[in-house]
Parts: sequence; C-alpha cells; structure tokens
Amino acid sequence: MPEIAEVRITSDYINQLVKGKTFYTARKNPVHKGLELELYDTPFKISSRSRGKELCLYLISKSGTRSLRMTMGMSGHFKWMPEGQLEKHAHLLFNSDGGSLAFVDVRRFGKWCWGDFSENRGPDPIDDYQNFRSNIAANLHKKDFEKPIGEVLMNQRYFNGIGNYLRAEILFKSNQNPFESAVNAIINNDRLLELCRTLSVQAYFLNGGSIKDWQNPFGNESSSNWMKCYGNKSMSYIIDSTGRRLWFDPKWLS
DNA sequence: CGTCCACGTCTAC
DNA sequence: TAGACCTGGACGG
Repeated sequence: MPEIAEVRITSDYINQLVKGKTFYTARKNPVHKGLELELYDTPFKISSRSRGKELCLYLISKSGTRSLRMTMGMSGHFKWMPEGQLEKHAHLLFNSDGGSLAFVDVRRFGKWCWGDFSENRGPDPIDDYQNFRSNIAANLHKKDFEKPIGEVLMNQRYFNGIGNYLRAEILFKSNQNPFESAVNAIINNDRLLELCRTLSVQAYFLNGGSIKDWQNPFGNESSSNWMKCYGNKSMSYIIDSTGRRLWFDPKWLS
C-alpha cells in the first residue's frame, strides 16, 4: 500500500524489526530483473528512512554506510521471514540470525539502486513541510503548474509521496475543483497544501494501527470511514491524461 | 475460460 | 503520450 503513509510505516516497521540484529548476506531473487546486490562490507546493521515515496535502507558496516534507495511500486512491502519460510514474491533477502528481512513485491514494480534520496523528487510533506511549500512556491511560475491541479498533485517533483488515493482525498477535503489550473488552485485555496500534510499524517496514523502499538489519535474513526472520495460509488471519476483514474466530487462536472 | 482493474514509475516513438 | 513492466483478485459468460 505504498503512498507516503505506507512507505513511512514500512520504514518504521523495518527499524523496529532490525533492532539489535546483525546481517550477514543479501541476495536477490533471480526472477527479478533488478540490480544484483554485491555486498563486500559484511556483517552489517540496517536502518531505514523514508522521504515521500522513496525509502533508503542504510547498510552500516565497520568500513562505512551504504545507502540503498528503493521505491515500492504498487505492491512492495517488507516482511520478516523466519528461517526456512518460503515466499514466492520475496525479491531481496537480508539474512540475519533465525531469518531474513525480505522485500516482498508481487508485481515487481519496486526498484532499488545504490544512492541516497533522489534530487528530482520534492521534500517530504510530513517531515519537511516548510521546504515542501517553498519548493512549490519557487516553481509555481513553471509550465508544470499550468496543468490541472488533479494531475499536478501526482507530480513527484513537487508532491513527493502523494499518490492516487491521497490526491482524491486532498481535492475532496479542500473543496477543490480538480480541473482548475494548479497555479490558481494553489494561490486561491489555502487549505490545499496544508491538507497534503495533514491528510498524509492521518493516513499514516490510521493505516499504521495494525503495525505499531501506539494509540490511534483519531478515536473511533476507522480507516474505511476516513476515505471519503477515492473508490466511493457516489463520486465521479475520469481517466486522466496519464491514464490514472481520478476520483472527484461530481459537483465539479459541468 | 476471458476481461478489467489495482495505493507507480520508466523509456521510447 | 502511448505502451511496458508484472501478478492476482473480482467478476462475467
């Protein structure tokens, strides 16, 4: 479930799991066409960070730290696999005592390469909200922002971490016409950018309920109740210019 | 059986 | 701006 909230939860999950563990090897499932992992600094410890839809695994050995930059695609997640357990769709395995940390990805759209977070994706709207805003402000004059806001919300150069369900919820809860130009929407609707952060945070806490042992700050509101627009039968949708289904309030149909 | 659909990028005409 | 990259679940005949 990988938009910003789920990638963040994945990163938390990894950090919780690797606590106190030492890793010895890493291997790639041969069925996956991605980069082979050649590890020459072993053993190593692991820690994780996320930024928007990217996740970096830091492999920390005596001789230094290497960063493995990953994206989760449509179905990527991590899982602890006890020794001997088989998992058809585990594509990266980091071996430790008694089991492995596994990157599991049914559709294999997830990718990895050596390096830290990409330069060409914007700041994280949760962790780095001021820079998230200023990055947009500094580029608002560009042609990118002449496109409809419904589409620009998916541009990872500015909205790193926003995906198809978050854009629908952001548009809906900010009462924003998805077909208005992004410049006008951002200038005239002051809730829009704020909701990029607050809805991402809410999705993180709601979806994280099953993974971590904190109190859900949203009380009784369930995750299914939180989702107001995306996939809702009473809403409208169109296929946008990139081929994705854009969900929106039917009142914007004219 | 078949067709459509999915929380995302990529690269190649 | 099409497609390519993938698997599997839902649903129709």
